[in-house]
Amino acid sequence: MLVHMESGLGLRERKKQKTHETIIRVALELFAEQGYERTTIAEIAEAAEVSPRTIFSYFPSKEDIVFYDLGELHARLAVALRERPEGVTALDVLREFIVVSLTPDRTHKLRRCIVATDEGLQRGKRARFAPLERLLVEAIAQDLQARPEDIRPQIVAASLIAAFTAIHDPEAELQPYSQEQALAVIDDVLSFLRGGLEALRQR
Amino acid sequence: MLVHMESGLGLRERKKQKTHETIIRVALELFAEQGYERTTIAEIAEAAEVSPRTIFSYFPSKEDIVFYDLGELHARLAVALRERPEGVTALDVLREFIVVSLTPDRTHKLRRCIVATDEGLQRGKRARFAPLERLLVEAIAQDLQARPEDIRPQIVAASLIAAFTAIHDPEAELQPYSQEQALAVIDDVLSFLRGGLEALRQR
DNA sequence: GAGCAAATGTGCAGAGCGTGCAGTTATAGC
DNA sequence: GCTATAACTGCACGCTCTGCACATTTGCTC
Repeated sequence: MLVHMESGLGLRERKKQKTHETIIRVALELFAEQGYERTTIAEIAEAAEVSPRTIFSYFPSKEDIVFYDLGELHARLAVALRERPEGVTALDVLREFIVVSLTPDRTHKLRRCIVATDEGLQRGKRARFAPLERLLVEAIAQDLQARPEDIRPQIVAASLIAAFTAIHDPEAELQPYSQEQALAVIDDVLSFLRGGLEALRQR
Repeated sequence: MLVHMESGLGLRERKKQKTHETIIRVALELFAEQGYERTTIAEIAEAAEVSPRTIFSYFPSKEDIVFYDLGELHARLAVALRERPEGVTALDVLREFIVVSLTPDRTHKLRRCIVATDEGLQRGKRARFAPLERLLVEAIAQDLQARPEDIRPQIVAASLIAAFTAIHDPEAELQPYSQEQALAVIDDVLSFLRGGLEALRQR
């Protein structure tokens, strides 16, 4: 048959993508409607018209349905950090990343509501930021030419993640930060970090 | 019968405490021997000479056996922060707390090894620090007289937790920080934070 | 000490997540 | 069409965790 669709993908691939999206869509809807815990894999499977077993061939776990795109985010950040030109710091890269990530998105809003109502998911989210933080630590360590026992990369990365989290995850969810506010926050944090680093340099 | 033991506790209480300790002890030993995931509740129950069902009346979940003392830590930190005298900052309190927590302890070492070998437990640990971080955020917000939208408490707390974690959880586990090194790290972080806060103040 | 109330331990049944495996169905390429 | 391969499915199972009813133990009073 060879590839003859405008999409450049065969039927098999397209079906797969569609199923993937369907599972995410119906799952998020169900989670939002009746709560994450109270929604079973069986229900999602039925709504998505696949077998329960199939869900687990698309997602390693129920939580992974909710955080379906974090893997990709991680990959993109890794690339952006790895390929940043000479002179561009990890902080610069992250700032740009945050700006881009502020684009509002219906699915992401839905997810935010879901996560906000479930303790376990909040844990999960936190845990899933750890790899991102590790990327940052590494990149910042390069920027600072830090030795392994140097604590600076870790506290800088932690501050950045905290700011990122605060922007995306204000306690009182429903009124997220505006783009402007978020940028102001980011720049505050960057000033803070520069001030802190400067203070350490002068010791 | 009234209380007539030197311990000030009746038989029932003492038995309970003993069972509690036994479960923790045998569980940690089994986890260390054969891995967390590969150890079942049934095995722990057998080794502790109780029924599997009883384990869950002592601990809400398998993970809670590993982190059996974090609840108490949280409570102690909450009290220390709440009752700190005028003029003593949250940072001071935490510094003292970290110093105390550096006391080496066989059980804690064992746990560190267990957690180091299990992905899920590392997530769990991270998640369980969130409440502590929240306590800190609140206390620091007081110290700084921060308004709700002020980001500073969150980044300061995140830095502190990062430092605390780094001290207790160096990537290459087995050679933990010495007391001196740890204190040096803490004081670096405190300098860093003061420098960062100063930088923000001057804007 | 006998006896009663409350706390504690236990067994059982079951829900739910997640996995391994084998069999069926659908697709791709010829 | 035909075959190799990928995807889907059903089934059995192990494990964590819960609810519930029942048995056992303990604390206390008389």
